[in-house]
Amino acid sequence: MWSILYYLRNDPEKLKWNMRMRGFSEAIVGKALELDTLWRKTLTELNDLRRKHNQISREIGRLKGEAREKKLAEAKSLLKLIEEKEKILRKIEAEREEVLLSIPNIVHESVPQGEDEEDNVPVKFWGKPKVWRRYLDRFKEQTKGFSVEYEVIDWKPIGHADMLEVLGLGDTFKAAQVAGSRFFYIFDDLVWLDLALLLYALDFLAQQGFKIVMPPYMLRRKPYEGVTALSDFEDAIYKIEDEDLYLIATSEHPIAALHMNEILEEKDLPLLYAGISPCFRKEAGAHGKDTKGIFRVHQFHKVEQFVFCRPEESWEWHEKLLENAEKLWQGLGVPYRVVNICTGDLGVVAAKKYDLEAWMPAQGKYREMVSCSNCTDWQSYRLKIRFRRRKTGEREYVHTLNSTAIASTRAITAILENFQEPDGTVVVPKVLRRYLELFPKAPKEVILPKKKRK
RNA sequence: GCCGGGGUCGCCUAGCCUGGUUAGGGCGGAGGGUUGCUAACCCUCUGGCCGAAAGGCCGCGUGGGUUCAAAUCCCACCCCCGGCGCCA
Repeated sequence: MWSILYYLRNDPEKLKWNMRMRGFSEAIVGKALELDTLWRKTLTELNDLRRKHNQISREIGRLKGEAREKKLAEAKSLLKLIEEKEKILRKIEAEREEVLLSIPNIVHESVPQGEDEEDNVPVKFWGKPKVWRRYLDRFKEQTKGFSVEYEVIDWKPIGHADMLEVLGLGDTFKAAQVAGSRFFYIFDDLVWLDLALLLYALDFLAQQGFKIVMPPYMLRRKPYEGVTALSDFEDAIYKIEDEDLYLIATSEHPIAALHMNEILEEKDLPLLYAGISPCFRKEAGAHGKDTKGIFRVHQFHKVEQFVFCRPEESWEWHEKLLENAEKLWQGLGVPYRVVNICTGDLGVVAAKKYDLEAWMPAQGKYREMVSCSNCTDWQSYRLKIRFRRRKTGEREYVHTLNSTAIASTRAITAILENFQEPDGTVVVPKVLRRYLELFPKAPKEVILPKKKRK
């Protein structure tokens, strides 16, 4: 049974607690309960009328003459009642569905309560960040409560946006003219770097037992509604004109939809997928934020982890996906922290979410690189993805989880800032070199600034 | 895009022409029986919803329509297969 409906009928207090935790009004729970009760009552009444009609209808097949005419009239009058009742039921059903689907996922007990990203709770730090002397205070503030080793530097690293200029390998101005702001051209070494990052992540995940997948880059509305909140639609998703098609914001979405309307076998779980795709995002709610460079853009590449598993295993998988992401970022050598996203910043789909945030020396801040969510049965209910219990034959909703492995442009910004030398040279992370070896023109050790190249 | 064939319970398949008892069968799965063990065999169960249960309702790609009654007839859409056209 879908967890939200289960709690609504068996423990509505839990749902009210959830609404309070998330800072929403709990009135909707009462409304849902009321509608569900009314729906069940009305359904019973309708079924009763239908039963009578079915009985008469069956008799008619056996009758002749006057008796038949009489029953025909009876059936017809019954039909009117049924139609009326159906109309009422449909209305209630639509309201009930709307209310039920608007209930956010039930947060895990370990999720901190809070209003916005300020209240996210760091749980782990890794690596030895390079901290510019004048950012020391900021750094201490962000690492409060943890003892994090760091290296003080006396020169100010150049921000990722300006690095595109220094290297001469990106043009966001021309892109803005031809496509709009938040688009970019990148060239040569940065293109190789983008590809190498993706291959690195895919290679790693394939070895971890993930099936690698290139999904459709567009989805119909129906599957899209199953994987995301309607409110996100307007802010994030591009629509194709005059077609029922939407550009994907992440491969999470087509992968979640891959098993739509299916009943999986318990023995086939978990299903592990590593998706690679471009991602298209409107970023409508982000006016003024990160307007320069390639940190927040309308289009980028991403390798994504996605898991369908049994409900009792999903919390283990949540930790495992985070661990995979951490290994990838440790491999790159980028210092990061992991934060436990608070209730106010969680979004309605996830029950719990970790972000992996890379230290950005030029900004003096940790910035999001990876987002790792357990969506429990919130997506699978909407997409009707179930599995059959081997022992009992019962059908239950699977749990779905997703986590970034590497998003190319963000990873590039982290590399440009963290592996920058005082002269503007960028050292290529060692783990990427094997993916660059293949190409004679690709960078191997370093990416040189424009003025140092011939 | 056009023409033809098709979509049935987890999978395969019958039913559709000619509307009307319970959508039948096989496979796979669960439980039980028989058995020295295994195999084989036999029996029961194996879509969703409402209901404490008895039971009832719904369900044959999706949505409409005709009819007292639709898997079955009609319309639209989606998808799959074959042919033609177009195409990186």
